Amino acid sequence: MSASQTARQRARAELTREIKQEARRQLAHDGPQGLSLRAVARELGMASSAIYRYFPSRDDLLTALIIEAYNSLGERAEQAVAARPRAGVRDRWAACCDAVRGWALQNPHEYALIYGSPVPGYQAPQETVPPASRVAIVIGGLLSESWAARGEDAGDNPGPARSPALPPPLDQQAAVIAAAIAPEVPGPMVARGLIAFVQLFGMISFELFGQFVGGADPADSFFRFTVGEMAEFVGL
Amino acid sequence: MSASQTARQRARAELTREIKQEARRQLAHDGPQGLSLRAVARELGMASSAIYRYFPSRDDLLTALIIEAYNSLGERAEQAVAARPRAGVRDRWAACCDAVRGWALQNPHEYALIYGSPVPGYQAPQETVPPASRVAIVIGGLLSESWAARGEDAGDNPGPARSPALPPPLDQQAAVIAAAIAPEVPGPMVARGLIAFVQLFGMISFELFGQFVGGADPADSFFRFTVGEMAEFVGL
DNA sequence: TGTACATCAGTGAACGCGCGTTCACTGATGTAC
DNA sequence: TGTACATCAGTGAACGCGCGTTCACTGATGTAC
Repeated sequence: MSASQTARQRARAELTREIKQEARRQLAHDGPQGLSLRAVARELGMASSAIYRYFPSRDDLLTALIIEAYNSLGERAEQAVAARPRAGVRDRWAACCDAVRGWALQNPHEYALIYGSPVPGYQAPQETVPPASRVAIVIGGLLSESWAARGEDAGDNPGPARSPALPPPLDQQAAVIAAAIAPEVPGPMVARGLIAFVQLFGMISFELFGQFVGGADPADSFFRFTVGEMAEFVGL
Repeated sequence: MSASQTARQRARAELTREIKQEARRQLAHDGPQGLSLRAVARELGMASSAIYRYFPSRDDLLTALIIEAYNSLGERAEQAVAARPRAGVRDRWAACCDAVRGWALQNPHEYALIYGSPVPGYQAPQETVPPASRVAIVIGGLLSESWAARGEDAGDNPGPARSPALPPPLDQQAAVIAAAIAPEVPGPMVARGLIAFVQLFGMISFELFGQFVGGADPADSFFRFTVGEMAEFVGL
């Protein structure tokens, strides 16, 4: 039964994949706004109306691409950290940053889709939230681990101790973030972790969107340097 | 003669302004990709072909908008700093950051136009470079001033001294940047200044593009905190 | 100050193209007995 | 194992809309004498 079901279902799964793949190709040429169901259908050799058997509208296809992009990126970050269980927190932080940047350089248009300008008229549904959180969760885990291991090398890492207590409402926001992804970690360290997080994506956006041209381009060296500086800044 | 010339010329200048203004309005609804000469003409009550007397193509109109956006932002940053000649460097750094963010919040679509995803198929011409550099020049000036005044409060600002020498090719890139906008300032401080610069725009992009939602949103408090942390980090 | 000519703004029709979505339909695949 | 029926993938035409750009043109504004 499950095998015979699969005859049709497998064809459906396959075509769904092909549609998304072709859509990703179009993203690269025309951006999210240029994503066209008709063009996808044309490229796949089917009637434009047939796409509607797979995605009820253009926006649903866009949502599927966004979720896939977040998951693909999140998975890369998770694997980069998980692959180095014996490495220190700083090394895993660096590996995570490299993984995120590597993914972005390999998939610049999907990066732009999720971290670039919002698509006019498109509202991301709630289902995108969990995939979108995966990288933050990875980094939160590193913060937690680093905090839990404090004292062992406290001399090297005065880190967050330099920061005064957070002003409201940032203190509350940091507490909420900590509760979600880095329990036990004190507010100032969470806030600095958020700064490092913003720095990571800020750098990648600058690099991909061409703001470094004539300055820190190629950006490899600056990226590596900054990742190290941020590790120290956060107190990892 | 110059007054009679102006009769026609003034009309031309006026309409040019109106076209750009209407184009900016459209940017807000449909993004750069949705910018349509026909729609601009329609809204202005003129034939679509008439626009071509003012802008030879859609991309030229886009270029004009980009240059205006960079100039508008750059001017705001310059004024924020110039308006506080007696303030300390840190206060002027903060004023500059506030000005940039304030402009971005007031002009989110123009911000996205210059710091968001690149417009597919559009290549920014060289004329956009000088306007695009204005904020960096302001910040470079603050670095220079701070460095020149070193020693006076050196106790508070170990700053860049903590950083080791820069690895190549970052050392060279930093030297080029320093030569352009912050002469005399040593490489590590330039690199940290660049980090702060990236942080500033990274934060604003996160805020405007919705990445803070559910975390540090509203972002005022986090922004203020980060601007202070960055001042210390750079050693201002 | 007045006239003849050149410049330029703006028109409206046309070219050739694109899009998302709906709908009635054909024909193949899957299911229940 | 075979038949009757339901499900579903895919078609092709249509609706109503949009776009950038070109071109021959009219008529007003500006200039040189």
